[in-house]
Amino acid sequence: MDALTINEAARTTGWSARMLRYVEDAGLIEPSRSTSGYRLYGPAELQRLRTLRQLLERFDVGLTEVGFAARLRRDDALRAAVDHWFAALPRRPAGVPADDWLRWEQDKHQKLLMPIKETA
Amino acid sequence: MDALTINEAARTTGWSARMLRYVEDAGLIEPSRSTSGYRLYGPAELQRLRTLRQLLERFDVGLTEVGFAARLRRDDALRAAVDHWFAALPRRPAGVPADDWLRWEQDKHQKLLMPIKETA
DNA sequence: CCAACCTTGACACGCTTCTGATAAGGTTGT
DNA sequence: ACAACCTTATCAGAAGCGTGTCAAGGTTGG
Repeated sequence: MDALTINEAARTTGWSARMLRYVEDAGLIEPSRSTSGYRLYGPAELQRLRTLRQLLERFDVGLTEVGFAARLRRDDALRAAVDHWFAALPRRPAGVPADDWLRWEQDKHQKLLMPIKETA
Repeated sequence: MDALTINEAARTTGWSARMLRYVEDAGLIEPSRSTSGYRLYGPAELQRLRTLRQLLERFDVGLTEVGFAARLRRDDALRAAVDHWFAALPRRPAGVPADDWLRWEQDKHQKLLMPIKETA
């Protein structure tokens, strides 16, 4: 027995079958499929399901938030934009006069945000 | 005029005053306060508010999700746990026999998840 | 002192997330 | 062939997000 079907996986991970499909929709854990379309959960998937539960419970986060973290890893433009937004601390670098600060910051963000680069 | 009150800030950023308080609750932009408690938005905050709007719209993300990104930056334990969860790809490292894989992974996660370290 | 602002707290409403349940139909093993 | 499983799709309800609005009260500047 090397891979479990959805209800078996549900029993051994503490999720419900319904939620396993939902977790899959959220893009977090996508089990392989048998030729007839049955989901097949291997040891790695099972383990990830268990630790995902711990993660959600311990830190009180939702699937959407972990899904967002996943998106941050896949979408370079998004990650760059978010990184940049956080990097722009409310403190202007020495050498930039106050009057120019706003325009300077705006240009910087504009450059990053404008290109509508579709990240497949 | 170096800092704006909440309604002035709302007018120049496109947010509503209500939403500025909400954004603050989400832990994203915390303006300084006057001695009597009025919120004071300086140029940097105003700029961050504007770019935050662009970020949300361009990538269709919610405040909670950016709030989660903020939390990821502040809470070391959370970030480590999330990083670790994503790093555990469904592929076992060479040299670990299949039978030990589950336990190995479990221990690894357990170590990371167990310590209830309060991150102020 | 009075208008015009600010504060926090709360109610409300529409939309999404999370979760279970149920239905209609395909697969599997004995 | 039949029970027991799987699939997708849908309804439904509790909880949370995003937003406006209102209430009761403090601050500010003529």
